[in-house]
Amino acid sequence: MATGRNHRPATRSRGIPEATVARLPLYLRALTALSERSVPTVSSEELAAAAGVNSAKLRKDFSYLGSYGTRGVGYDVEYLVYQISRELGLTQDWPVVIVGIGNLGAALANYGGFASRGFRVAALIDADPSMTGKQVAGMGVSHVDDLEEIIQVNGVSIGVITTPGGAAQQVCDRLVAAGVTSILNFAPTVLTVPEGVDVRKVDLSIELQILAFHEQRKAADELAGNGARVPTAARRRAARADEGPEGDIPAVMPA
Amino acid sequence: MATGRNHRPATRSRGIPEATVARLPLYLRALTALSERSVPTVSSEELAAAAGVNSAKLRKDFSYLGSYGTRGVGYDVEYLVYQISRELGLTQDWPVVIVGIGNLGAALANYGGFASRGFRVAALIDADPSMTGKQVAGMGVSHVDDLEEIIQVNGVSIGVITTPGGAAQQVCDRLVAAGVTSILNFAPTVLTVPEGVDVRKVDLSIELQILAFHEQRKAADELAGNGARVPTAARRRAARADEGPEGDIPAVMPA
DNA sequence: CAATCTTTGTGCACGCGTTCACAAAGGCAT
DNA sequence: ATGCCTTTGTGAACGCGTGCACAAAGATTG
Repeated sequence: MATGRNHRPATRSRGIPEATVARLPLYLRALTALSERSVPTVSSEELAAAAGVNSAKLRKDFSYLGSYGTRGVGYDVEYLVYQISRELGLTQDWPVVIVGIGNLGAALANYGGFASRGFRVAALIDADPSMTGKQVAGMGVSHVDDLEEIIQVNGVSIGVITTPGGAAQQVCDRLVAAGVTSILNFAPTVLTVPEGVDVRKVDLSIELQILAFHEQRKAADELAGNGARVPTAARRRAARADEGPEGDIPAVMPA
Repeated sequence: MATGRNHRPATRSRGIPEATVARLPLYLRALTALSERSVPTVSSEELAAAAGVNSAKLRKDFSYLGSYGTRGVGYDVEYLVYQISRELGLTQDWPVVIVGIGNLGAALANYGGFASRGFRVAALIDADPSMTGKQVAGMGVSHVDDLEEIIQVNGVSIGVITTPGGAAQQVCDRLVAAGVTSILNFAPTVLTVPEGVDVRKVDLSIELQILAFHEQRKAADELAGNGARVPTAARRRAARADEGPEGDIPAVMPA
């Protein structure tokens, strides 16, 4: 390698698949752990195992960032940590606001992993006047009336919504109007946002329902005689669930 | 969709695509809202709008469940609520345990949406002896020593892990050994589980990093002169970020 | 310097998921 | 009953993501 950096950006920053972007934080976490153990280099096979993915996938993912590996050796851990951090935008500081300081909002405010990597809680905001000024995670709670000013003064572009579902869209609209262009939504609501604003949602109840679906399927399989796969609590449930997924009558029939 | 292991022959779940399963809870939520407003029928177009998806996708999703619509009219709301609930396994009760009663675990225990739909918190478990017996969300905290017994007595097949990252795999192993076959993981760790166990992960820091990536890209676009799309805080950030994504020197160079 | 060994980077094929577009089906008015 | 109008259900095309398998590249050894 003659020069360490002679790649043209034309093909690069535009072409990273979304699926790859979603895995970069995973790689970064594994690499950080290696870095803390002062491991100098790592092969795609090892790193893939640590991140829980296929090694070919990992190599292809890295290939979108550039050719940062050395054949016959592997990847330089420190260098890769830096490259991925830079690609993810973690070399700069991202102030975020959390709106809705209930149980969940307070828990997130206290969450250490928040500040660890480029993210900084700029403000906690709540609509309840009795919350205003209270200390949560060593920080005063602001009233939602000041939302716009807080966003603008701090240059916040990422907002976290932990309000009840009913208030989420309203809060979202205000955040967006004030200049926020990325939203992490914990409220059980489908948010509507203008073009150019990114929303990611975290929904406990959806996750549980997906698990329940698979759990039910497993239980049905057990009942069907495909027993002895894993000694499970599901088997107990299966025995208890008399109505199979196909065996009962709808409570309500269509007209 | 996240198992810790490479091989994933699963996903042939009785013919319903995984992507569809993941959307069913969304439809169910929208339908429940309609049901509460006593709306008798709904078209795929309306429901799709409420759920934030494409109407053709919604119709195809429903087609995997059967032909529950009426051409020229739409879908019977109550009937569909029942069918989806049944498909997701929500007509039965799912006891869950939450392991790790810190800020997040306590917040989840208090979360109303938990019990709302088929899920019931059977126990709160923590490793800290000083937590044992304390009341959280109107429920006593159990010690982790009793984990296996709690799982078995209550027939728990779904576990929620809200421990620190370091303890997650250990807790996971014990849950699985005791019979749990579905795990919702909030700890920032890649869990390794045996075949037949489902893991879904919720990772705040990963979500934020993905948002940061897109945010950085937007800021770069703004700098490049594609201004005037949305009046954003990102523009302020873009102006402030002197080093563009291509313009600085790595802190660490490879050997 | 040449041979060997390790590991990357990627061409290729395959399968899943999404979307379009439309025929079939049912309701409704006349 | 007949024709019109609405909406479903789905065939087909397309694009994305994944994983295999291998050639190229560099390190290493004698």
